[in-house]
Amino acid sequence: MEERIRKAVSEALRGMDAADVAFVVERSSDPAYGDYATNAALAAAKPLGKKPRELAEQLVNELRSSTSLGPTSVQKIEVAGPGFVNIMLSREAIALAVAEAGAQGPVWGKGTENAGKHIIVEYSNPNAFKEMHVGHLVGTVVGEALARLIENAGATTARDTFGGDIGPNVAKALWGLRKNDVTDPTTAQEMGTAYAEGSRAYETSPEAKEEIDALNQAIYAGTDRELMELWRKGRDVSMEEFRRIWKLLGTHFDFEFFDSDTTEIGVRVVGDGLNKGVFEKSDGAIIYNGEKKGVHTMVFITSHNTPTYEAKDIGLAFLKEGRWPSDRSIIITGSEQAGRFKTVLAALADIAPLLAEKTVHVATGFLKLASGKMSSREGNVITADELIHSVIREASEKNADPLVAEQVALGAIKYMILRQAPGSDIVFDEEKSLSLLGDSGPYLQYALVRARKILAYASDGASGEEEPAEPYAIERLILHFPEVAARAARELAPNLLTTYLTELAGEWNSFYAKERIIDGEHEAHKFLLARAFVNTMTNGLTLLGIPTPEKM
RNA sequence: GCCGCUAUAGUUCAAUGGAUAGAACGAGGGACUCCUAAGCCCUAAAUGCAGGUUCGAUUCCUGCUAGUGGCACCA
Repeated sequence: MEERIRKAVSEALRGMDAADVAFVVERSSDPAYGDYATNAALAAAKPLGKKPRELAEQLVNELRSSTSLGPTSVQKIEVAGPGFVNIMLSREAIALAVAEAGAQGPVWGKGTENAGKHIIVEYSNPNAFKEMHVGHLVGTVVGEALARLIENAGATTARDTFGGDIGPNVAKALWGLRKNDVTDPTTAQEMGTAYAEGSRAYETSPEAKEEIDALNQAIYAGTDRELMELWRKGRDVSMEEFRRIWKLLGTHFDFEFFDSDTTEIGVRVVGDGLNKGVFEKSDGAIIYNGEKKGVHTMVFITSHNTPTYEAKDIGLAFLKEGRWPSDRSIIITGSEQAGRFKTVLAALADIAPLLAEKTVHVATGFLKLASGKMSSREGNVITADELIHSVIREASEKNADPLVAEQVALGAIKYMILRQAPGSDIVFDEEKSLSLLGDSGPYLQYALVRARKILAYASDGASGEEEPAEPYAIERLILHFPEVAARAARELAPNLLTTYLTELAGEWNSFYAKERIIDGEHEAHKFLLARAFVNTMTNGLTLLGIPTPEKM
């Protein structure tokens, strides 16, 4: 519908000599203003040198006779305010959209904007030999939602994650394992402890620092068989743990890339770049001088001849393209890496412009504790697993069924993350814990559960009266779902969908409280409406990766 | 010091340059003999400061203030 209106407005503008004007068609901010509004007349007033309201009147006349709009879909078109054109859909058009929502099931809301596109999404990126902390949790939840939104818009997607399995942090963990005579690590915790010990020793003991640096070199060299055996075992244990958490979160990856996969190609590409003058030597290291492009200068290959994360990122870009050629590559990381990615992408643009051009970096915010920042030194770091289980425990108080408790807890956590615009920090108050009411995941889940219960009664023939002449408010909301999902995908902003679903749940709850559905007036129509709501909410939550419980 | 991000109600968050800035929690009040009260209805409450661009600025630009992240051999 939105598209048809856009087309009609566009045609009308062409007839008014204003074909180039940029305008928007959007959901009206207030139902009193109709279903859709456009600022086209306001936007065209300036270049045409006419008064906005006069233009708006003219536009309204054009639209009234527009064939693109169709004669039966619009009830009212009028000028309002400074020159907005408000469009109110007809009862039939609204009923049609609701009927579609009810009939289409899982397909309701699917788009075609990304049809034929191959898009690879990288996220989560936990490092082996360390535990997955809440920062990775944010990235994982946002990444999964974005991947689903992009798919919903018609793209073929691949998911990949890129984890550190080599470098100084790994050397620290291996040093700690060796010191404790662990040759066969079996738990992630064991590794976390070893890493913490190694880290501490690195800071406090010069001999340990020397040993760890030597270990780091030895891992890159890869010739010490015993060491490499321990390294491989440790990495496997970490990955097993990560896969368990990903599964819990409803994520899986088509590709799991490691630092160690990217070093060779990264070193080679940076070496080529050095010959071409993209990189330069400085104090024995190979650097990219970013100042000319207004980004930070960074080291890509250290003077010890080991690649830094930056060189590995370059290598990864080539590796990904080789494995799964894409039209677009999206990388999701914490916002602290934003500056680093600017340098990496600037360098990549000099080496492989097309590759750089299609790569987008999305920054997610930090999950901060209300009591203060998390730091490993303060000992108040929360792992992803701890957070999830503490919320599950809380949800269990109200839900005897462990499956439901888990679904509610995950819904609450994911909602907390996805309600905000990506990039802004998320404050988690561990005192108040997670809200399970109001503006929360369970609020949406609860609305869905109650509506489903209604449908369970709806099976046998409802009394068949006519639909009411005036549509219920929720009908006008349901019809916008496909547009909202499309926009969330386009703007890589899951929060747009989250906000919409919250409004939708609120509208359903009002409807539910006010209207008698079973054995009420217009029963058949209300059942249809309930089905349309259930489909919209189910599909919407699924796009966000939020579980849809059967009962609560 | 340089570069980036942020500043909206008591609190946590929304709002492609548009109409009366929208929710939730908290506060105060209310309804309910009926489909799940994790719910519904009502009230009070906000754009950091100073300029600029614009018919119109929470949104764009400049300065200030306050936070926060990054800044070459860590990831």
